Amino acid sequence: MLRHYDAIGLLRPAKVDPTSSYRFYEASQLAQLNRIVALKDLGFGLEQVRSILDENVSLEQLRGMLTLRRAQLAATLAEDAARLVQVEERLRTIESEGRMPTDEVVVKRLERARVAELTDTAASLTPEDIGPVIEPLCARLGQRLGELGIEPTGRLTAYYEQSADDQSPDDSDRITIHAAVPVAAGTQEVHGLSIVDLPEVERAATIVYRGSMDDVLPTWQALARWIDANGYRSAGPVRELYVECPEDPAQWVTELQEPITPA
Amino acid sequence: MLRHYDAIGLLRPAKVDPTSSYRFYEASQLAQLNRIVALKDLGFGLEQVRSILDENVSLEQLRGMLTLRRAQLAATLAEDAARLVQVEERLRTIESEGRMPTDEVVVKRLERARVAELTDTAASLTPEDIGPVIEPLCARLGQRLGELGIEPTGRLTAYYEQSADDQSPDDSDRITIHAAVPVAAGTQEVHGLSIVDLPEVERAATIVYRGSMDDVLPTWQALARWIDANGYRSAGPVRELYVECPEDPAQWVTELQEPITPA
DNA sequence: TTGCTCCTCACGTCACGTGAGGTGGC
DNA sequence: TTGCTCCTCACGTCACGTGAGGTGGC
Repeated sequence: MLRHYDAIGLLRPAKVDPTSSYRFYEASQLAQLNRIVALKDLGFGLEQVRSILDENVSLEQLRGMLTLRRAQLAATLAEDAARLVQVEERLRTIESEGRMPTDEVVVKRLERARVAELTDTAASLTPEDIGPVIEPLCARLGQRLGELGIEPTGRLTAYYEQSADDQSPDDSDRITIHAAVPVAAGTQEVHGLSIVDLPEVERAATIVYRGSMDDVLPTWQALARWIDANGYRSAGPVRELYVECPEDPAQWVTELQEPITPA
Repeated sequence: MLRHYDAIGLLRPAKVDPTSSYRFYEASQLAQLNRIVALKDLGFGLEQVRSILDENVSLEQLRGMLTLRRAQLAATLAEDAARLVQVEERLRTIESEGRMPTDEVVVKRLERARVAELTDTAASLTPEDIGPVIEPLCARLGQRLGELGIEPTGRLTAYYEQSADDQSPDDSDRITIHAAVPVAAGTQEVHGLSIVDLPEVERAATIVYRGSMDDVLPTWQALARWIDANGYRSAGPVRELYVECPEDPAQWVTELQEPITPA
């Protein structure tokens, strides 16, 4: 460590023997070393430590650095706490099931995206109710895009909202189904297609599902259990990203996405 | 990231175009990528991820890895929490005093050390009571070591214990002063000198003091305030390590050491 | 004379990120 | 023809740790 600080000029020995190149330090340098170590222990890098020691930073800048560090530490702390919960959950799974899950849930950020979409409603979130509605919806969406000459920039996404519309009491517990396809950011409203922005989602629990959408429900339920077991809760409408949709429905690859927030 | 995983053979593209070298992945590889990301997010390194994916680790080993990871995360969390408290304390100091302290307190581990020592008692921990006792004590210790031909392996350390000895009620609130000098680990008991092991101290708050021991009290008090303000409490007898003791007492350099534990 | 401690390079760590310079398909 | 995206090296990151090979003072 002292060799390194000598090499980068952070703490030079008080004396270096010319023939043996031995480094000699004075007791007074111990205080200086302590300042370095104390600042380093706060999590500052050596270059930052150097600026602070050389008094190249004003009190205001110093306060800024400390405030930033505080925010970084708070973020790291939250991440590590979440990691710890996940590790513990895996240990529990090993104890109870004798194996580790291979259907991996990944927490990720979802980018904001401008989409062209069509909507319809269904009675519930079960595949029996969704399927007959979403299939023609997607077909119509694809046709409209073709007619209007709009080029999709990504994969089809479906998302589902609980209608909170009191104007039509009969429909108040129906689900609104959105079939959405990402388009170029500059795309403007056009006749017969809604252009909306899917909001950015800070954290979403995601899982890849492979198979027919008729049998997706257990995977959605597994995702819900994961969210609960790992200290999160649902936070917003769920999405299905159709990654690959070949002829054979059993070969479909879908990413299920559920926005979450720490419970 | 995908280029990196390809380079290290963790996740190879399903197909590579022979002429353009473009990498092509299949949707089914998304599940594999998710497994990698999920394990990586737990804090495992890529080599560990590879072993787990290749099923080169038994369930028992896997449990061991997770248990270790849990311990590491718990340790990291505790360290970062302590760091955060220290950053916040510094921000408070800047607000109230308009500057950052330059007498830096460093938390460090103290190694176990075999020492040769002599003891005496004093009425209190004030320099007026300690000084007249410790000075002759150190002189006698030096003389004994010389007579016995024992070579010190480090610097003189003093440490102080509140006597909890009920056998001599009059002395029960007197301080026991130890003057100790480190010696080779194999040194055995000799006549007229106690050979004892100073215990290892997991965490001690330390500060370097420069000046006569007559004026050390404010620095001890500053250390005590630091300990309190940074979420620790005292945990064991304090020590003074005499780093440099030239003729002029004002030039002495001493490291004050106080064992601590999270409050 | 033999350990012992110190020295100087030089390279490794870890998971990518970042240019520089180049190229195939629309 | 012009962007655009992808490609391949090669080097940087950060604070040291770790040998390899060598040397001065007891």
